[in-house]
Amino acid sequence: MRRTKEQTAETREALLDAAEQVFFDRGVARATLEEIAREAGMTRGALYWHFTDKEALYAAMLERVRLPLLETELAASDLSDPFAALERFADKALERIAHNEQIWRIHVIIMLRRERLPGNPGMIDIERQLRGHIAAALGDCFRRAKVLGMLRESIPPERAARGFQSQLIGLIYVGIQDPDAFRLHADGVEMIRDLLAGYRAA
Amino acid sequence: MRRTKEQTAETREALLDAAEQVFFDRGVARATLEEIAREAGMTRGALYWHFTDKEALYAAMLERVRLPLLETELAASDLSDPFAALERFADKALERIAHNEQIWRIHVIIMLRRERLPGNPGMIDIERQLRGHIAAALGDCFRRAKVLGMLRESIPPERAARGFQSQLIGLIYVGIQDPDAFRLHADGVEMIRDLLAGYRAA
DNA sequence: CCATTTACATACATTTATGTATGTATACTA
DNA sequence: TAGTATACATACATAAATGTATGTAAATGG
Repeated sequence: MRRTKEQTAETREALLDAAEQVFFDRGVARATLEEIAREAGMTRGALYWHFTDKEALYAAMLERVRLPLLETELAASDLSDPFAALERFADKALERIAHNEQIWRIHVIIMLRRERLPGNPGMIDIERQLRGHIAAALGDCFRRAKVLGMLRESIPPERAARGFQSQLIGLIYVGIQDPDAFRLHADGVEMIRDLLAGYRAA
Repeated sequence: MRRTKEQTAETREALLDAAEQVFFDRGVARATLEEIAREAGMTRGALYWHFTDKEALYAAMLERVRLPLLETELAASDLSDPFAALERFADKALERIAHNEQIWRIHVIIMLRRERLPGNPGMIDIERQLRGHIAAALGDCFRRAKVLGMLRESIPPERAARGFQSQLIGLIYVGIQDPDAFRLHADGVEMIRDLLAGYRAA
């Protein structure tokens, strides 16, 4: 039963959707390829055709959302008001995670449903890569703020960047782990604002 | 080869030590009871004697450090300067994680080597329990600060508590994931200070 | 000092996921 | 339009971990 190219692509997407669902429900380690295939209405044969093994499937699943995630970037162009840019960045990131079902699930999988092991060679550590990328952009932003005299004198821009990023990651971590603790988007933005207010030069 | 009661206790500790090591090295999911037993110089027979299964072993491993972790509490007695108390709290917590090998490993296991699944019944969610406990204490502390007029008017104490805790957790998360990014203890305390400085009333 | 547990080791049965090999209908291509 | 590669399904072989059942030497209690 050979399918058309279009149908093949649909099958692949269905498998990735299924993987997302099963990884979310059962965790990556406990998820079996049989479950994922059935969830997609396929057999393991289809899975092994499209992906070499579970790791490859996982990587492909992340790859599918890597670009959308990267969209949430600091508008490098807007350098006139770094603090406003930072606030918008945090706002967009939190809003995406809180209100986009897929992005939410992916973050849950990454943070809570997956064991991260040191140095899994061959497999791109997408999360760390992304984090480093953002860290660099944040550093630029705070250095710019310093140049503009907007950053409090006692705080080196690198530390501000790390602090900002840690706060954001902590918010996401707690918000994902304890969704009832606070409203990730609405309250999260306020906390970021509190932090930035403290970073601002008087 | 029956052992004396003392030797039995030593065996149990050795098994927990081994579990800690193997969970840390290989992750909880990939760790096999055979590996753990061998690491302790025992066989699976000993493991199944002391613990019913891997979950129970994991729970016992955490239970062993639960009290030491709880020691790091807010000195409820010292209410004269809440901000100083908060700073000391963060300092002690970060210092412990950064410099106590066992505490560090346990945190790595909890945060990076373990899949947390929703509602695993029967198993105490020690992490969440601990977090809630601390959250309450932090809330008290910031409310006290507000009473004393030390908290910036625009920030509700509950939000300050959440923000503080999220920042701390984010620091630990990033510090554990990226040990080379910054010095968890030394730099972390500075970032907490930056945050608290912003929370302080002018 | 003897009977009974205890604290394991050993052996075995079962399950379960994985990877691969093979079969096959059909879309594509020359 | 005939041949070939594709996109799977099916069947099988293997491995690995788990749980349990059984064996046993020695510590403990009376």
